[in-house]
Amino acid sequence: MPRVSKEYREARRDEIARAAVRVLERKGVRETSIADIVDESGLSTGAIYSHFTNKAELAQYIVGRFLFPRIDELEAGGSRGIMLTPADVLGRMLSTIRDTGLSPALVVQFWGEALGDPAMHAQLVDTASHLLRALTAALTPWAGRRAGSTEEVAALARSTARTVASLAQGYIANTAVFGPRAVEDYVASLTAALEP
Amino acid sequence: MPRVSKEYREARRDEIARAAVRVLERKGVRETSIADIVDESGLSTGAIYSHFTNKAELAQYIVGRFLFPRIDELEAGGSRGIMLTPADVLGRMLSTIRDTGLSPALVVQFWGEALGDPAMHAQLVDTASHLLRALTAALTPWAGRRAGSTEEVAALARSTARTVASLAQGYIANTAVFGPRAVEDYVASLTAALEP
DNA sequence: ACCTGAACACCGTTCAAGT
DNA sequence: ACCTGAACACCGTTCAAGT
Repeated sequence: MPRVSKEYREARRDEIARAAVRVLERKGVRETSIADIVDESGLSTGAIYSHFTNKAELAQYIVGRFLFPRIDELEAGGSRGIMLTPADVLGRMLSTIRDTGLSPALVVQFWGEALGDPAMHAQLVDTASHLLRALTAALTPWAGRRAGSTEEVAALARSTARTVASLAQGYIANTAVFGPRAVEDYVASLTAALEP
Repeated sequence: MPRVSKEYREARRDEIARAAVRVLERKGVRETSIADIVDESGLSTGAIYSHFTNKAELAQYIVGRFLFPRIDELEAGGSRGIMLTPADVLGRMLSTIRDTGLSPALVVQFWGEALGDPAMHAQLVDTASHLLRALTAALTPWAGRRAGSTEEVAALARSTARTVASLAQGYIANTAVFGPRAVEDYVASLTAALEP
């Protein structure tokens, strides 16, 4: 039975997560120790471990907390039948990720951590599936104009969703390594590079 | 003055690197300790540290050793004036990376590690610039048919090279998270998604 | 229930001593 | 010069004790 309210507990977790992000952006995932987060948050080691079972769960919480509410906004467009091209959906997805406030470098570091840890990997696949469903929904009106039967529309929307996810991941990984690039430049260059 | 030949030293570094890759593919970057590499290689801690200053330099050596010789093959095509489309160059680049034998998951983990460590980050930018130059050279014949002046050709080749690099990074990050996908599927879906 | 901080196990790196 | 392996510093996690 919780002695404090759910809201207090959630606020505490957020407080720790926000302190963690501040240090993570400054020092990177590998160089950030629990001691750093202890210093930044003003709490103790035990306090952090009473809210998160380990560092991986904290990382997972950060990604989920910042990303999930925004994924749903993406999905909403498609379900209202508004026609968005894959380029539109890509643009929205990249704005969504930018709005989390997490730098591309930090996002790529989280991918790396998650891929090296079985428990985190499962959580990543979960988040990714959620995202893929949202993209598929957003692309369904567009797919409806390209394909005939309901099955074809669904298949086209699903495979295009994966491609849009790839493009977003490519943009993030690329800007993390090579530095910033305007989204419009990226999309324009993509179109020019792939026309026959 | 080296007591052993350069070849012996290089062979020793390769032996350590190959043992390291075996463990890394099995356990991931984060879960792999120097002790694991010691066990796998049959050498001692000190022996490894007499060939690499630290874990980051070992990781850097692995990427460089597996990737560099193959980047040059990529570049060679363009300098012979053979016309390759961006899709062709992307296909070749992805085969090149597949031929290194490193799994997409391990590549993404290396990006994450490099992005969190200043010394490794510098090395990553170096490798990436090398790669970008090779892609630019390979794309110059194609750019020659699209643009007029020499400057325009150079600018188009350079910006398209960055885009092709993004597409390759997107493919790698995407297959690392969601599982394998045929390169032809990816390219076909890209083209369909981006045509007006 | 939540929190404190000392204690523990483990890991990357160093270094005196050997060949 | 290359190698050995014990020693050291540091970090994630646990846990007995406090409120």
